[in-house]
Amino acid sequence: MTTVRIPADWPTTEARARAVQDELRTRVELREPGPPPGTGRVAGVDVAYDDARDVVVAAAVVLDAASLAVVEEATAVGRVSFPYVPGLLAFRELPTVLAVLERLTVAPGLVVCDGYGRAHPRRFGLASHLGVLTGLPTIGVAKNPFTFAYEEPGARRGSTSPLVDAGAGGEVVGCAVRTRDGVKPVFVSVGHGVNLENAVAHTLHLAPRYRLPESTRRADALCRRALAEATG
DNA sequence: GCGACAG
DNA sequence: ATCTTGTCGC
Repeated sequence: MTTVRIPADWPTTEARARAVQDELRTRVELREPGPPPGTGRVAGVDVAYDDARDVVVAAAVVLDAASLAVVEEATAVGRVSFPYVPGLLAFRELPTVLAVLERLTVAPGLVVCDGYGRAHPRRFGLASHLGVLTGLPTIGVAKNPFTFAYEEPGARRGSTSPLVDAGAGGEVVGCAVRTRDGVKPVFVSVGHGVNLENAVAHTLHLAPRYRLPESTRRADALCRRALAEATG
């Protein structure tokens, strides 16, 4: 299997990476409604690493949004392009994610990322970054609140509460969303081309039974499986 | 300066 | 992210 090439212009230093974020951030679209939840095709993307062997595998799983049935799956193997630095996750994950999306034969109407979009120190997390680079509508669904604060949502599935940046005058950057009764919420933020209200609606539609969206669960399982095979 | 910090 | 078994509960 061929290994993905890291783009020649990919930033090497943290300072340059932050500058790229500040530059691309102006192209993010936050107010568009995006595709109606429950319609069309939705892709979940995720990445697994073996830092010791310098191997990274990305997976993309396309679901029919109405039935949540799998339409297509793809994987791509690459080399680690950047260390994990809070706030710069996109530079570690996106080269391989972009490659795996190019391998899909059906175009998704929405991409669900494992991480943040607008909920980011510079309001440009990996979901927003992926949206700007591909032009695809994207949302971010993360498992942790990062540096942000939130009030505990109601205990029932469907309850939400704002995710706020206390250090920025309490600016709302996303939403804590309870996808299962009594279970820790997930943290949703706008990526690109989908407003927050619809990002939350997509998340709830995609997670009818488990805490995480089916798109994320399937992509996570696939990239782990593929990493095990690629590694041995 | 120190600690916290998506994955 | 990743290292890792059994175990409590619906």
